[in-house]
Amino acid sequence: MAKPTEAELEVLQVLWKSGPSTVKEVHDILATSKEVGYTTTLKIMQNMFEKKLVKREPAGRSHVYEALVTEEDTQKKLLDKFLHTAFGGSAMKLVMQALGNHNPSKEEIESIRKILNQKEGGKK
Amino acid sequence: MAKPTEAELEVLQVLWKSGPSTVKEVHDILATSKEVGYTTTLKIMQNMFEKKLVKREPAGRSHVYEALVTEEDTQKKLLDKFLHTAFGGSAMKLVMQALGNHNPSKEEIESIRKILNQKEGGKK
DNA sequence: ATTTATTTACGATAAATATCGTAGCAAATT
DNA sequence: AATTTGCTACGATATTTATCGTAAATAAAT
Repeated sequence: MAKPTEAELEVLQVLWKSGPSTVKEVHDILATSKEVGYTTTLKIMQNMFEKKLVKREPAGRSHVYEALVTEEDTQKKLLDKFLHTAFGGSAMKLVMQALGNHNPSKEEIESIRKILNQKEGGKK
Repeated sequence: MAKPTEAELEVLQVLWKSGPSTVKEVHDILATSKEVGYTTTLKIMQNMFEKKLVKREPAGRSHVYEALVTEEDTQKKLLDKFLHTAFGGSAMKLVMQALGNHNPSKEEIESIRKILNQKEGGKK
C-alpha cells in the first residue's frame, strides 16, 4: 500500500466517514474547511485511484469512489512511521505528549485505564 | 518555525540525542541505518541552517551544528498536525492505537496512570 | 435542436524535497 | 613544497506533491 499524502488523507477521512462518495461530495466537504479548486480535489482522487488507495464505479456520468484501505490499517501504518520520524520510536513519549496537550474527558480517561489494565494483565 | 521535513527530523533527532555535532558525526549515525551520501546529509543540514532549524559554529575546518528547536516543541507541533491529518483530530484514537500496537512496560504503564490521575484531579 | 451545466481527462506549472557530483579550499601528511 | 584528505559550497537533476486551466463528453434544461 502506497503511503497517502496529506491531501490524500483528507480525502480518505471523508470517505471513511461518509462512505462511498462522488468527487463532488468529497469536494463540497473539503471546501467547507479550506480553499481548494474542484479540479484539484478531482486530481487528487484520480491519483488515489492510480495508487489503488480507492476504487471507483461509474454511476451515471460520474464516479463513486470508495476507500480501499481501512481507517485502522492506515492509521496504524502512519503511526508507526510517525513514531519513528518524529518521536524516535518512543511510543510512550508520544502518548504522554498527546495526553498532555489534550484534555481527555472522564470517559476517555476510563477507556485508557481499561487498556492499561489489560496490558498489565496480559503480562506474565 | 518552519516545519521540518522527514529527512530533517532524522537529523534533529541525532542532534537532540547527541548534542551539538558536525555533519560527519550526524552522517555517520544516519548512515548506520540507511544508505545516504555524505553530501546529501550536508545539504539537508545546510537547508536546516537556512531555515533556522539549527545554528552552526565554525570549528576548525568544519562546522558544529546545534538544534535551535527543542524536541518537545517540535513534537508538539508535529503531533498536532498529525493528529489532524491522520486521526481527524481524535487524540484518544491515537493514544489507543499507540497503546494497542506497542507493549508498554510496567514502568511506562505507571507513568501513564500518573498522568491520568493528574488530569482527572485537575478537573473541577 | 441548442444551450447550459456537470463531470471527467489531460496535461501544464509550480513548489518542495531529496539526492548527489564537482569544484574549491584549507589542513595534515609526505 | 607537493600531495592527499576532509570539509564546505554551489549548483544540477530527479521526484513528489499540489494546484489548476482547458478541452471533451454527456446529460439536463430550454
